[in-house]
Amino acid sequence: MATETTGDTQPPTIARGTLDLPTLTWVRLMRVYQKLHARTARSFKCWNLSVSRFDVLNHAGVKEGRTQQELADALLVTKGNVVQLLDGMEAEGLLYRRRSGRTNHIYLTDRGRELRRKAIETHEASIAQEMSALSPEEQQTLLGLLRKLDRALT
Amino acid sequence: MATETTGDTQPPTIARGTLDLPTLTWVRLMRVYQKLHARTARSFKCWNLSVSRFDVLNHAGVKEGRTQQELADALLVTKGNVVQLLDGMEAEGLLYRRRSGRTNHIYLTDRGRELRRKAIETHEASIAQEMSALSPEEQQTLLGLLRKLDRALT
DNA sequence: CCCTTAATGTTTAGTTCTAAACTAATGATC
DNA sequence: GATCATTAGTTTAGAACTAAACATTAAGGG
Repeated sequence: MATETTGDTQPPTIARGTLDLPTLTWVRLMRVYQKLHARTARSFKCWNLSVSRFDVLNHAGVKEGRTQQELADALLVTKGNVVQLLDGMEAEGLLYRRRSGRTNHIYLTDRGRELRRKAIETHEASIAQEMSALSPEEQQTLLGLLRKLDRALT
Repeated sequence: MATETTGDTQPPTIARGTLDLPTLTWVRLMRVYQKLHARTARSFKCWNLSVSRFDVLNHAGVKEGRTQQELADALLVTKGNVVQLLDGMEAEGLLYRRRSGRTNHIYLTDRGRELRRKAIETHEASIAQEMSALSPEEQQTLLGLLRKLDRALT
């Protein structure tokens, strides 16, 4: 059983060290995101909180009374996902829904607010730690570029 | 049925427009990642290719004969995930494993190489399009900052 | 008022990923 | 070479997400 089972007639390696600049940037962005996301997930584990749930907790706390659709838009996820997240978090007593017509308004409980406060606090500390490889000026530059890119992506 | 069911005694909104610089950068990075990822996924859909599968195809093609563990490390995913991805892609005839002792070496089929070539081509074009809000100089700066951050994250 | 249209939230099926337990091959030490 | 720890890959259960179909409520136009 040699190579005839698949018929690979090309050279085994295609030299492509020549990715263009936008692609290199994209690849690096993916990697940094994945690493930061994984670290954040680990740091939230002790609160029994996923990154997504933290996002919900945070957004719902910035301005209470938001609807589920507003949350979905802000978090860039589907409304079906928001339903699932809220179901779990409501069951844990972090927040509650208040129906008004066909929309639900989301409010945090005291437990939810307290968890949000503590999670934000430790989260900011760990983010600062992870970003400390860049000087404040560099972080400012990075933020500006990302903001520009974000706005251009509708 | 007023607020007594949950006991929210705090003011309904906590003013926190004052996120610090590292956190602002982190938030923006998340958003840009999510948007780029969603767009990439959409553009790969016509090849019947997920972003993860593309990553496998790409990495396996750069240097053929890699082991599954090497792929997992390079892609920052678990080896269990690699098994699932390879199972599907092997069934579709994009690649094949060759056992050697307790390790598997991964090789692309002709079909896999062809798909990789085409996917990279269209992918680079769409990435260039999405990044076009930044000038080449800005992209270079962004790449440099991300690279620095990536290296600092072990 | 009735009908159509749109918007909100829910459900369901399927995909993608992880963590952890498991199997099997390797290697080190005695 | 027998034993014990390590390493590569597999399996499984469950979490997180999406897309699409569904139900319900609201809004507009005749």
